[in-house]
Formats: sequence, C-alpha cells, structure tokens
Amino acid sequence: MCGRYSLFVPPNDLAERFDLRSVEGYEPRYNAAPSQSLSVIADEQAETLQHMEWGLIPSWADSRDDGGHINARAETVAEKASFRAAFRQEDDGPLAAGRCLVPANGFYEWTETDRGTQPYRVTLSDDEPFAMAGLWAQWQPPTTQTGLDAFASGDGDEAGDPDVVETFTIVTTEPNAVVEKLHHRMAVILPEDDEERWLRGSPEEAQSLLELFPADRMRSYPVSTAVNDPANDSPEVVEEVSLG
DNA sequence: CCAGACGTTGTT
DNA sequence: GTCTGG
DNA sequence: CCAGACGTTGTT
DNA sequence: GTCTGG
Repeated sequence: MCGRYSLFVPPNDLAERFDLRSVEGYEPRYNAAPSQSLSVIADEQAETLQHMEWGLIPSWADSRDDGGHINARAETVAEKASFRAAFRQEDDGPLAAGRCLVPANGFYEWTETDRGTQPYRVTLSDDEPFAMAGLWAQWQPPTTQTGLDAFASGDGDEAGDPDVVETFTIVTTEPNAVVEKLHHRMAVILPEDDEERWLRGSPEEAQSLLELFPADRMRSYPVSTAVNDPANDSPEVVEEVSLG
C-alpha cells in the first residue's frame, strides 16, 4: 500500500518534469505522512502545484471522522461512494472533486521480520520522480450557528471559501515483483505517458490506466527505523542501511 | 418510504 | 486493544 | 504508514 | 450525494 512517501527533488526539476508554471508552496519532503498538507497536481489548475491534506474526505461527510481515506482500491474506485464522484470528476454543488497526480521520488513499505518491522524505501531504478494516481475532493466543515463563523468565513457557499478543506487519496493495486516481497498492496504508479490521460481521460480510460508498473524499472532498499516517526523528515531517513 | 452507511490495511 | 494525530 | 495516547473535575 | 437495508 502507500502510507508514507518522499518527494525531495529541486523545485526546477519538479516544475520541468510535470510541466508546472508554479511550484509555490513546495517544500522537499523525506517523510510525507497522512494528514499532512502535501503537493499534488490536480485536473483543475494542473499548471500550478496544489496543496491538499492526505486523507480524502467526501463532500457529503458530516465530519472529518467520515474521511481520512489515505488509500482507494483501484479495483473498486469507480463504484465506492467515497471515491466515485472524484473518479468521475463530478462536482457536488460548489464543492469540486477530481483526479490528481501525487508526485513522489520514493515511497516506504514496512515488512515484518524476526527482528521486528523493517522499513524499505522503493524508488524508480533511475531515481527519477514519478506520479502516483490520486483522487481529490473539497469538503466544507459544518458551520456552527453562532454567526461569528459565517462572518469570519465570508459568503460561506463558494468553493473559494477559506473553510473549504481540500483532501486527496492515493490509489492502490496489487504489487509488482519488487514490492510483493515487502507487501501485498502498492500505490498505482502511472507511466509518464499516461499522466495526462489520468487527469483528462474519461472514467473508462482512467480505469484502464490503473495497471501494474513494470518491476524492472523499480528497486527497493532497507532504511533506518528513523522513518517510522513522521517527525523525522530529514535526509537521514532515505539512507540505505545494512541488515544483519 | 426513511435510516444508515459510505474506506483500507492488516490481523484474528 | 483501539483511536487519534502527524 | 507509525507513534502515542488512552481521564475528570474544577479553575484560570 | 447516493446506495442499500428494513
């Protein structure tokens, strides 16, 4: 699956790789974790890096607790109520939803060993950044009836409302030969040529892109358990360690 | 009709 | 064990 | 994903 | 919002 990843490429490289006019707000991350505000490229405003919380909350959720979906299964993403609107790029009134690319240059998997849980980092063999298939949605927290909130939040019914929360999830599928040694699910990695179609294609076309990424283009290596703590967001967590 | 759920992973 | 926070 | 908390009353 | 269960 994918519950932690990295993205620490130079801003200019990121802009060039994903055809971005702006990477404003981008900060290199060695240990990106759920609930954090992270960089994505959405089907709307794809020329600008967007920042959303990792953990999708559907527009109809009554509270944040109804969301927090950090992964969505590729096999059912077109049907599940929580993801269907985003997958089909259907807005809910003023609240938008759609597909996105989640840029990364590695992700982490934890595997059980006799010595405990060992984290691994998975990257492309050439160490280049890549895109994971993602979905995003806007969510409006329920407004309290004090009147103060309505004043503080302006009109209260526009997508640009400061109260609107933007969240995303990462699509998962069965693992390829590299990742199956570590786990039985993995993030969908889109070949670069499929990225535009993930953002712009029909639902049928998008569904067809959720396939295995070739294992011969990926590698994995063990890293320190320092990566376990999301607070350790520093270069040390991507360094290879020797087991034994 | 209304009420209630709406997810994934891993583990048992 | 289970939930919340990052 | 892992780490860390896991409570109440009363008072400021 | 939309679907399923009663």
